[in-house]
Parts: sequence; C-alpha cells; structure tokens
Amino acid sequence: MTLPRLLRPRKSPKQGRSRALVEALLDATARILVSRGYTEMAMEDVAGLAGASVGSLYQYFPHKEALVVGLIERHADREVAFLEARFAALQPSSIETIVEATVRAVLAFRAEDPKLHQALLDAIPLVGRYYDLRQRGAQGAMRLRELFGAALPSQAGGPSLDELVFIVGNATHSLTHEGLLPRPATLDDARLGREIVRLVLGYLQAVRSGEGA
Amino acid sequence: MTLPRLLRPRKSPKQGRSRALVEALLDATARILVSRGYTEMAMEDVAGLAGASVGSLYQYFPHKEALVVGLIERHADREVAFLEARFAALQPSSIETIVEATVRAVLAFRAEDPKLHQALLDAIPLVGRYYDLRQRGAQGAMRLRELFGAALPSQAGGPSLDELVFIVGNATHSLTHEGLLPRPATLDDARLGREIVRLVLGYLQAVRSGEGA
Amino acid sequence: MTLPRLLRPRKSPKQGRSRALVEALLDATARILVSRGYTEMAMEDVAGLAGASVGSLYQYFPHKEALVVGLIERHADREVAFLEARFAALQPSSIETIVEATVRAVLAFRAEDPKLHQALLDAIPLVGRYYDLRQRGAQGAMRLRELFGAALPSQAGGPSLDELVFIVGNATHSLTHEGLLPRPATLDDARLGREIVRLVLGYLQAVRSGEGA
Amino acid sequence: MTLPRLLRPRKSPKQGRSRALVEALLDATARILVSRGYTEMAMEDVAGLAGASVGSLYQYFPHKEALVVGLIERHADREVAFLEARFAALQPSSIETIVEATVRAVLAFRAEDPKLHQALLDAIPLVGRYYDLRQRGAQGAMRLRELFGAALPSQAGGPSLDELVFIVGNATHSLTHEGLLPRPATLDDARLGREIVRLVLGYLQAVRSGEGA
DNA sequence: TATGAATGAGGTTTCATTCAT
DNA sequence: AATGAATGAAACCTCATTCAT
Repeated sequence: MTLPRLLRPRKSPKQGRSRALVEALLDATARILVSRGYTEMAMEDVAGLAGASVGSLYQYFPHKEALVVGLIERHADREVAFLEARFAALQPSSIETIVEATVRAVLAFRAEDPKLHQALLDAIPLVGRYYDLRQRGAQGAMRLRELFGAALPSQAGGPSLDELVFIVGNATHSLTHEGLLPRPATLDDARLGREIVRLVLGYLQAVRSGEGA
Repeated sequence: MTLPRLLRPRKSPKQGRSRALVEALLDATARILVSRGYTEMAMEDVAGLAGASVGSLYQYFPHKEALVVGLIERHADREVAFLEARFAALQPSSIETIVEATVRAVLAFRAEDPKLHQALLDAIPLVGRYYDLRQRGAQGAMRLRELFGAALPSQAGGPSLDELVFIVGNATHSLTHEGLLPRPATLDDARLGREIVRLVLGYLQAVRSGEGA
Repeated sequence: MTLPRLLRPRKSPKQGRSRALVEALLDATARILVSRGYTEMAMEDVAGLAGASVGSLYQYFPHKEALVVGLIERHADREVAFLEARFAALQPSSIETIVEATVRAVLAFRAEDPKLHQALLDAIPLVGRYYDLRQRGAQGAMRLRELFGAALPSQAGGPSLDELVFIVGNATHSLTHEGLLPRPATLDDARLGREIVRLVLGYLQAVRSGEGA
Repeated sequence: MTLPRLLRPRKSPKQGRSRALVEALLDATARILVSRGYTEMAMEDVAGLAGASVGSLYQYFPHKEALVVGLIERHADREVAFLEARFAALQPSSIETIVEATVRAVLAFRAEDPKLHQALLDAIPLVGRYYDLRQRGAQGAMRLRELFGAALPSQAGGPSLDELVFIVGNATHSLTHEGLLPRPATLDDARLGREIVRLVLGYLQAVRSGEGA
C-alpha cells in the first residue's frame, strides 16, 4: 500500500476465459464503486460478485488500485470509441458543427451511466499514484488539437493552439459533469449542450476578433 | 462507517484555548492531508502534529470525516472572506471589471496554497455523506447572481440568470483548478486569467447578441 | 483498573448536601445499570444524570466499581431494613410462620424493582475484586441462623445448622430471582411463594424424620 | 456494541483443520476467561494463546460476544452429553434413584472445572443479547419433564409438572453452583449432594402428601 | 469545593494481500 | 489455474481517570 507497485497484471488476459473474467471483475468493480465508494469496496466482495475468488482477482489485478485503474481505462476506451464513432460521420466540417457534435457526444456518453461516470471521476485522486490522469488527458488534448487545428487559424496575440485546447477542453468537460454549482432544474441536457456550444463558440469568436487581448 | 453519524462536535470551542486547539488541529489536518492524502491520514498523527492527544481531537471532531469537513469549511470561509474583501473595492462597475476582478481573485486565493486547495477538492467525494457541496455551491451561486444580476439585462431566448450563473461559475471554477487536461507550461496565472475572462465575456457577448439561440 | 485500589470514598458524606449528591449518584447508577448494563455505563453519563460533574463523582467514588459496590450495598441495606420490618411483627413464632413470612418478604422486596435487582446480581461478578459477596452473604446467614436456630432442634445424622442455613438460604434466594429455567407463566408470586415454602418445610420435615440419612 | 450484530460466523468450520482451530480458540477463551474475566479478555490474546491470528479468530467468531457464546454452548453440549451418559445406565427407575443420579451427575460435571463453570455463569449476563439462556434452560426443563413425568403422578392442588420442574430444577442448579451464601467448609460434594437430594425428595413428598396446599 | 478539558492506553475490528493446497 | 483460509498491520474510537483552574 505504501510502496508503489507495478500496474501491469501478472498475466495478460489472452484467452477468452481470462478476458471474460477480467470483464466480469471490472463490471463488479463498477457496481460496487457506485454503490459503496472506493473506501468501502472490499476485494473479497468484488471477486464474489464476479463469481471468482480473491486469488483469481489478484491474478489479474495486483492490487486494489489496479482494479480501479483498469475500470477507468476501460471506461475511457469506451468513451473514445463512442466519440470517434460520432466524429466519423461529420468531417470535414465547420468549427460550429465540430463543437456542437463534440458537446452532444460527450453529453450522450455521460448520460449512459452518470453515476459510474461520477464515481470514476471521484476515484481518480485515490489512484493517482498508479493512474496518470494527465497522460490520458494529453491524449484527449491531441485529438482536440487535430479537430481544431484544421478549422482554426492561429491568431496573433491570442492563445496558442495548446492553450485554446486547454481552455475549451476543461470548460466543456467540467460543464458536462457534476461541478461545484448544482445544475438548475431547467437545464436539461439539450439546453445545457446549447449553452456549452455558445460558450465555446463565443470564446472562439472573441479570440478571433482579438477581444480581451 | 456504514451508519451515518452526527457531525456536531461533542463540545463547541468557546474559550480561547479551545479555539486555538481547533485551529491547530485543522492546521495539522491540512498538512497531513496534503502530504499523505485522506486514506493515509491517521487520527493519532493529526493529534500528535497539533500537540494534542487523540482524546482531545475526538472531543472536537467526532470522527475522521468531521475533521476534513471542518477543514473544508474553514477553507471555504476564508475564500469567501478573501473574495469579498476584493469585491468591496469595486462596485458598482461594468461587467467586464467584475468578471476580471472575480477571476483574478479566485486565482490569487488558489495560488496561496494550491496543494491544499487540490487536496480539499479531492477529499470532497470522500466526506460527501457529511458535507453537502451543493449547499455551499448554492451560496456561491447566490453571490454570483447578485453580482451579475445588476449588470446583465436578461435576454429573451437566452439562458436564465440561474443558468448563466451555472455556466459561468462552473467554467471559471474548473479552469482555476486542476482539471482533466494538463495546463500548458506557457499558461501562467496571468495568461490563464486573461483567457478565462475572454471565455466568460465571449459567452456573455454571444448571449447578448443572440448567437446560438 | 488492574491494581486493586481502596474502596473507601475520598470523603465521607457527612454534610447533607454531600449525602444528597451521593444518593443522586447512586440513583443515576441504578438507572443506567438497568438500561445499559455495567459495560456500557459511562462515568460521565452517571455524573450527568445526577446533575454533577465527573470530578464530583470521583470525589465520592474513586472508581467505577466503587459506584456499583455502593449501589449494591445501599440496596442490600434497604433489603435488610425491609425484611427486618416484616420480621419485627411476628416473633416468636412457629417455623412455618417464619419461613412463610421470610419467603413472602423476599418476594415482596424483589417485586419493588425486579430489573434493578437482576442488574445488581449480574454486576456482582464484575466488581468481585472490590465487593465480597461472601461477607454480605455470611451476614444474611447469621440472621437466618438466629431465626432458625431457636425453632429447630439439631438432628443427629442430619445437616448442621450452618449447612441447613446454606441449603435453605440458597434455594430460597435462587427461586426468588431469575434462574436457569424460565418461570412458568402460571406461577405468579403468590403461587411461587407457596411452593418455596413447601420446598423448605418439606426439607425441614425430611431432616427431622431422618429421611435420606 | 450498541447495534445487535449477527452471531453466525462468516464461515462454518467443516474441514478438520478448521474444526481443530475452533476448538483451540474456545480452549484459549476458557483459559483467559477464567484467569482474567470477560472484560479483561483481549481478542488478540485469545488468538495468540490458540496459536492463531486475530484475523483467523474473527473468521470464525465475528465478535467477542460470539466467542463467549460459542464457549458456553460447547460447555452446555458437553454437560448434556455427560448427563445423558449417566442417565443411560439407570432407567427405568424410582424417583429416588433418578434424583440421586441427577444431582450426583451435575455435581460431578461441575467438579471437572469449577472455575470455568463459574466464569461461564458470570459471563452469561454480558452476552445476553446473543445468548438466550432461557432457550437452553427450556431444553433442560424438557428433559427434566421427561424424567419426572413418568415417575410422578400429578397431584390435585399441587404444582403442575412445569412448575415442579421449575422449582426442582432451579433449586438444584443453584445449590450445585456458587450462590449467595458461602458453602460451609464441612459440606463437601458428597454431603452437599445428600442434602440436595433430601431437599428435592422432601419437596416431592410434601407435594404428594398435600402439605402446604 | 467543583468543574470539565485533557489524556492516552488499550480495545475491537477490518481488509488488502499471500500462499499452501 | 483456482481457491479461500490465514495473516497481522493498522485504523478508528472510547472512556476511566487526572488535575489545572
């Protein structure tokens, strides 16, 4: 618990049975993480819910954090796949279309399991030693750069592309998840999406017109 | 841990000595929370660092969560005081001035102890049973409503004041703290502040001009 | 807790105020002992219920056991007084009358607060280091000897007077309190008293007639 | 401690090794209970004396009370087996023989480990939430009913069979254990047994002859 | 004399992790 | 490969008792 250990599983799930077990273990982790939270999640219960023994669990996930990291990564992979599927249908397009599609897609993915989404977000600081959020984040940033880079001419005096991606990416992300302020009841996903789009496009417009420089 | 427990201390710190002890305990909590994180924070160590005994600690904070909640609330109180002190100097003012001052103030407060700020943010989900983030958030929202309400005419077809506060508040908050994407090295607090202001004003401009409606 | 300490209170309750406080403390002890049991009884709660502070409590009872011992002794004193009041009305009398009166009196005293009676009985082993049950018991035995000695001629081949007192005393005591076997619903105090009397007189009869020798 | 917990172990000892461990744990409990008493008995010490770890202890006994209840039940089972073995040799017999055999058997069992016997009796009130003395007692009463029912014709005006069993059972039990009055030095087990038998038979005689009715 | 804040040893219990079978 | 019994460090928390005020 004190000394950082390797994150790689002892055995790579190559065979089908192993793969199925890993999936079951991650499913169990998701269920318990949502219902009880990380601290109250016991390894024995995860194994039990997955129909396996602790021993088997430890064969694939060398410690508790690895389990959560595994779940986060599976979730992130799924999100990427979900988003890419949506993007595939629209390029090349105007920046307006791209932003709109992205925001809608992110909201749609989140809507599939909001509780799990939130639980994973909450768990990230707890597995920080083993999961480098920044690295994953950087991947997302790269993708955004691609999407934006083509559509946006860089602007003298304005933010660099990296900076712009940082601003837009974080603002969007935070607004599509639970944040500090409670969401007004009037703001359903559709309306929320519209406002986020307005926020992003308003920003891009301001950058283009050199306001605030 | 399973049953919700009371959050009220057994005893309220009224005399000066008690008050000093509570402060020392919260200081110790802050130090250890930053250096080790919530899970690794042991009550005995907190008491020891504060020069007190576990027994005394438990006299004022009936359980571990209460200790962290106490720290979060002290921190939030200080933030409010800090911000209000800055606001006091500028009203009534244009919306541009208000936004700029707010963003700078938030960044300045955070800069006083970024590690602690982040540690507290990370701890919030862990004490969620005892600390209602939303309530505190709602208070902040009310303050923002006051500030914005006067300066912003409501716009037909645009977001309500509540919705606007939600968007602006969350976007600002997330960008002034650690988020999903790593902050580019080029983006120091000054530049970051400028971009956030641009984001917010760009949004308000878009709302006013009815774009995206 | 480990080393036996003195049982004498630090201060003898001579003044009226002191005496009243001691009574209040013992009353509180009784209440809490009945409702929660010895282990769950906290000194602070006893003091609080008596309207005093822990400090004052410790002025009169140097430790937890002393409190219970004090209560037991007050209870025993009251029982003696109760019984003696009843005895005063009937001597000299036949053995039948004596036994009958004794059994009825014991049952009557117990009926005044059966819960407390039982709680004190249960607590005796816990304060054994400080309370010598045998000594108190021996006092009771002496009184019985007096009562029986006059009415019963010793019998060659039968039990000595001491042995007889032991048998009769213990049997009576156990039957007037909660024992191993649950009391049948049909057996109210009146019927129970009748059977105990029959048991004792039957025994005395058997002793007299030399049966079982 | 405040909330009633389950009494069932997490795991049932089925294999031989487990069974042996449970026995060792109960033996250790017995030793420490006798030497230190329930309150001073520490779970770690029990485990240590049994050559196991606290963890293993808690695998079979989910809390301290369960450990003591386990011991009490093992002891009671052994007592039943002991008594039944003695009974097997003598029926059908006269009531005199039955009473005599029973009293002697109870005294003989108790003589095997008087200290333990007493310690368990003392512990019963402390685990009352988990151990229903009455239920066990009722079982014993049923056995007595069988034994007596056959040999004793019911008597008009006298006690019912249930009442009779209650009287005889409790009187016998209390006299074969430590009671309120100290046992006279002259009264060894043999003599004590004789007196108890006399007490019981005297009572039965009185019932039969309608005395005290 | 009375108070009640402070102490801190010590207790019970959990649970991540290992490893013999 | 799978199992699950065993481990034991370590955590939280209580409460009898003391003593400065």
